[in-house]
Amino acid sequence: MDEKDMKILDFLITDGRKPFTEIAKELKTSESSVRKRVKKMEEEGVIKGYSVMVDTPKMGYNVVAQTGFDTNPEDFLSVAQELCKFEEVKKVFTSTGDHMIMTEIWAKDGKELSEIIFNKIGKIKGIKKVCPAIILEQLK
Amino acid sequence: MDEKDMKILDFLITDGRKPFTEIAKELKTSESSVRKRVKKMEEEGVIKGYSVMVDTPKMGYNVVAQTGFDTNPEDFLSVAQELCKFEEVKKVFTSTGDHMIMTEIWAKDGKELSEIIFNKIGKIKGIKKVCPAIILEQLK
DNA sequence: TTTGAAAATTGGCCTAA
DNA sequence: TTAGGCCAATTTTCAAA
Repeated sequence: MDEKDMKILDFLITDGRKPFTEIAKELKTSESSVRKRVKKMEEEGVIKGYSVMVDTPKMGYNVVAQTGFDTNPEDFLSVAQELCKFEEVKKVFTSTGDHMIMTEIWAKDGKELSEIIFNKIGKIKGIKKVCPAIILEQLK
Repeated sequence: MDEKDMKILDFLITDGRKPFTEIAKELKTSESSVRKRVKKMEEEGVIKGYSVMVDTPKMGYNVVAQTGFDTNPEDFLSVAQELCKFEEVKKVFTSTGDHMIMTEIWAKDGKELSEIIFNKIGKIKGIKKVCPAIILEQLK
């Protein structure tokens, strides 16, 4: 991870499909240099993968909720692992702050979010409190 | 946005660099069909862009904090817009829940996070409270 | 949807630091 | 040993019919 690697990552963060040839041109280096650095970062795990950024409302997911979970200390890890298994739960973090477990849940509407939280996730043993915060707008 | 578009998005969410030819093969359709659908989704804004998923600690960012901000109602929008201008602030949302503004801030260590919050962001007019929650581990 | 040309990727092999 | 350069084969992209 040197300055050049960082610059390559900057380009890929902005446009993950940008061809290596173009990155090379902008960095005034060769395509093979860029390619070999990217491959190395992939192998080292600096680059975990590539993805597409979607507009959730346009995909039909009108309700995206950052949802915190409180648990008993002894259930903490199992709850986090169970949460990962739900398709609707797109991200799972452990975190300091108000809630030890933070998630991001996608739902078509409020009704569906409510069903996911109460009927599906709610069945996980050990959850003491659920705190959903609906994202209104992503500015950045 | 039909079933086929959704399947294409599923593939691209998992691997944003997956060639259209491969997606076409798995969906048993033609490459041009896939490409035209993707282009349409890009134009419609369903696809907002592509990105690389990085391992922040391996990049040298050892402290990633989901940070909430409280403001006076009249300063809410200007604070959110100012936050967007900081390079260290990678994401900005408006949200229901405990804090109207939620951000994600990347820092090399706790010292840097503290500097960002107090010396840089702290200067924004209208912020009443800052609530950083450091991400410990991303499970999904 | 098919087709063909242009561009990008991939792998191997080489040199230099 | 490691990063980068070069070349050739393959694959992917892209626009026109």
